[in-house]
Amino acid sequence: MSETKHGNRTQTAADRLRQMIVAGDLAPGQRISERAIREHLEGLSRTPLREAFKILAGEGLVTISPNRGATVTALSMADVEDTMELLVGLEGLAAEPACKNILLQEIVEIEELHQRMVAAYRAEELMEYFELNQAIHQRIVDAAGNRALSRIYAAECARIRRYRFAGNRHHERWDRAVAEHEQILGFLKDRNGSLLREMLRAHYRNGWQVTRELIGWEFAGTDQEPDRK
Amino acid sequence: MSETKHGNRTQTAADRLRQMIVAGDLAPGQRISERAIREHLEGLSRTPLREAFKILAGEGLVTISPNRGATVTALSMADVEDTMELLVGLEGLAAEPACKNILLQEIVEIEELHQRMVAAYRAEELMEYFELNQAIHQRIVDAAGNRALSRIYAAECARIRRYRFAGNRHHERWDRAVAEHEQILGFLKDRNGSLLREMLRAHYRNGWQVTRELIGWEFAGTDQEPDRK
DNA sequence: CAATATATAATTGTATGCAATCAAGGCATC
DNA sequence: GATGCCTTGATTGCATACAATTATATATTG
Repeated sequence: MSETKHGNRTQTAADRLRQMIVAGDLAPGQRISERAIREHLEGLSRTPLREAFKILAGEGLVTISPNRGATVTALSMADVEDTMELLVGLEGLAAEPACKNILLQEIVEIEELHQRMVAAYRAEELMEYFELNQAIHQRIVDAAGNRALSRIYAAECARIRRYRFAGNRHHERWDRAVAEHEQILGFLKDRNGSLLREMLRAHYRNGWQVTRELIGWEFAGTDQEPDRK
Repeated sequence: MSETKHGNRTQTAADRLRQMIVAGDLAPGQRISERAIREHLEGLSRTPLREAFKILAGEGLVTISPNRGATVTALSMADVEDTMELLVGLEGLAAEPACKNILLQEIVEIEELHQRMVAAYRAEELMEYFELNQAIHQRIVDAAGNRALSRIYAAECARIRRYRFAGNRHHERWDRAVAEHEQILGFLKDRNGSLLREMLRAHYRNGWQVTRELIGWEFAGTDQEPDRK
């Protein structure tokens, strides 16, 4: 079975690289030489790889400097904060239309995600918890039924994912977050848009405050000095 | 003087293509074969052109179908409406921080843009008017001081630019729009965030309502049938 | 004549070679 | 010994050749 089909090497490369960056396998600021990556993603030639770089650059995940190649985009604390503020705002925009438009079926699905998230919380499965948490928020935004909004929200989440995740290692916040999620679901079911918006706002701010302190000192080394060999 | 310097053919191609698409030289849904473009942008080889496609695809300006090449992204009426709604929301998010953070210098600059816009309005210089109008809104958003917000706002504006422009040909809206802009500037100077937000909201909705009707029938042909040869 | 199958042309996806640029180290000079 | 220049190696940008896929036109058959 020759895996050598025509038509998706670029996309595959982009997907794998995105995964690596978003999951944090590649450090921010780190240089990604075509050579190094091709050793990991064997059998890949330069052209699709370079096209993949361009795709990821468009998503803000890598930064390309002319004649100097690609690096994993390193965000400053200010960049991350700006983006968090934007995400809060986007969820706020989604709240009322989501309450108006959401189907019972969708609420059930979100509750299911929530149950799985609680299970992951009990099992202390960090990654799973984080993923489901994000998925729930995305689903709420999606429920607003605005494709442009959903797209932007997803893209911006991906961009700062690793920074938020870095602050997720401490459990103390989790139980409160779970409680907040339950309130959020409650308002969604009651279709109370304005309260949902306020709750999402508070939820985000609470979470980010914890995260910010945890990652604060991490920035000292990673960000100011873009990269070192 | 050989123009054959190394390091920016891809970017140049992307810029020129973007210009063409945003300005409306290429119709939505139209196929962009590598061949055809290379005839216009002479001396360009396939590699940088294809990389430019990927960049523009990331910006949502072109759509790439595997093994079938690139087309100018054709948005449905629903897509444009979603995006307009998002833009309203983003301006709303910007309003209060903008009032808080804007410098007098920046207000002066925006007023200058406004004066130039009024002049273009009087001279009935369609394009100039439209450009300045957009620039003013961008500057207000920028004044909020959130880079992520500014970036998204600019990108989404570009994505639907040609659709909004299509409805800009009728003058009857212009005088009202100018008046609204003056109110907007007033609230900005007064640093009245909530009124600014409401005004921006109303301004957008008024403008879009006119535009929507004007472009309504244009969609019948362009959109439902993506392209035909 | 319609419909399908097949061959052929056109177009896109990928690999690779060459040119230009950048980075590092050695050498000469002060 | 330090500093600046030049050479050399590595890396990126671009052009082009080749492979795979899709579209088109023709022929064949019912």
